[in-house]
Amino acid sequence: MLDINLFRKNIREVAENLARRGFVLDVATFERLEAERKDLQTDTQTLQSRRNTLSKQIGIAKGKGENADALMAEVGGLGDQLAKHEARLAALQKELRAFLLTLPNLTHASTPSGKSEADNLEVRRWGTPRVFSFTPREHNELGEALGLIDFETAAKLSGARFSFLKGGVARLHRAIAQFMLDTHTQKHGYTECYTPYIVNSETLTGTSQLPKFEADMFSVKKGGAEGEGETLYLISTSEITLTNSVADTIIPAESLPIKLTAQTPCFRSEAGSHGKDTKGMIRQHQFEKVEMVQIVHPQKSYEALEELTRHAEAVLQALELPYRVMALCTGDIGFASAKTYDLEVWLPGQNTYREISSCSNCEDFQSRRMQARFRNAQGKPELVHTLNGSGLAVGRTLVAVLENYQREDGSVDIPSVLQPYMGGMTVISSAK
RNA sequence: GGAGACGUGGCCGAGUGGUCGAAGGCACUCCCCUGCUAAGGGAGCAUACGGACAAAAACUGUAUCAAGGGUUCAAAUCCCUUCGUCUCCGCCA
Repeated sequence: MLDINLFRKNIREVAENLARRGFVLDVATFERLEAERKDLQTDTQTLQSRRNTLSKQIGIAKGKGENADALMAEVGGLGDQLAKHEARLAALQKELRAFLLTLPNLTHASTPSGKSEADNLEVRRWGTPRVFSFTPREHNELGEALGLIDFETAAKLSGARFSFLKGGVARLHRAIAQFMLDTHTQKHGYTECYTPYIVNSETLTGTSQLPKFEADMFSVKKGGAEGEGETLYLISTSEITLTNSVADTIIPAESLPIKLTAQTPCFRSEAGSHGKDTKGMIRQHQFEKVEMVQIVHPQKSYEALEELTRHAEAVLQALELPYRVMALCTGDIGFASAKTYDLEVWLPGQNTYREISSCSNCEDFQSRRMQARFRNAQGKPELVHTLNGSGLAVGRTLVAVLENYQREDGSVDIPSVLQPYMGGMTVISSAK
């Protein structure tokens, strides 16, 4: 959520920044709501003040045993008017908040301007794509030929966009996740977390999946599908639970930065992406991800973004998977982010780079929604900055390993750093 | 699932209808005192949103005692609902 004071002081600048995203700010609506709010709030508070004063006088009078009828008559007359004002003010403030909640974050000056994915800026590249002596196959072909990725069974159980892994591939999937967690906890200083997979709507509002992106979420009802209970949601990333862990708290300054990581499933309804990546494991309703979250001092967040991105890169480097780093442009960047780097891994089967991690600095956009603060040098509570990044998407990493490490006979070499997690196995073949 | 207790500021904790935004303590900040180091004295110290101001501070108003609703001229205090915590019982991995 954006700071409402920016709107009061500099709405022009806010509108210009949002326009970089292609977002048209409804200035007229804001100004109408704000003007009405201002008058109404002043009037309401004047009435409240009058009532409070009179009520106090009644108390004093009664304490002395004096007659307070005249005072009570006057304050009684305020009641209706006050109730009306208060109700209207509450409605208005709700409307203003709802308006603010639908606005995306301002983008940082260093985020390149652009309209779409095509305008993203390549920042750097690492590794050289392997030269194959045969035509490399896509992971789904490989997995099915090995008999270790079973999309049919997954479809029978659940429908499209799910996968059922077996044997060496299932184990490789687990090994990848474990390797990532160990890397981040042992080398990068993150605290490993195990978090809920089902959360309430307030939590989702904190990280801004709600109210705007409800269609992307899977929801469940407490008390069963027909239950009367509140609607809860399956997390679409552990950014949600990790970041919201500091919601409504004042963090001691010396505890910053807080660095958290977790491996969780991610559930995405993928509404609006029909026909996109329908083959294979690239776009699934359920996938595992190891997430990194940092809660930092506002002056350190851009430093932290570079660090966090390097942490994600370190995993790709250890796995010896070629990749490139893209600075997302204003037209492609996420709703909550001021600046984002995407890591794109080389997929020889598809002969292209594909997103495998997204590292974002959300500045105070989420912390304002969550009321996550720290005590600054002046002793005053101040909003922290929040960052998150995939470190990495486990399913897509599995895809990348399968495609990059495939042999002509369809078996797959296991990257050396993963072998200890595979009980010393060095290759996955159909025999296993 | 059943029975009961509880939810107050950064923390502990008092407060059952009126001068309570809330005693007291701890922590923290500033000042004073003091050679004996978890010593003493004084002052300050919640948050959010408004108002006014060029702006900040000071000032001032409103709201906030888990959340929401109700009763009342007036609610931390009374009533209802929800959430959470604790204890006991039941069930369960």
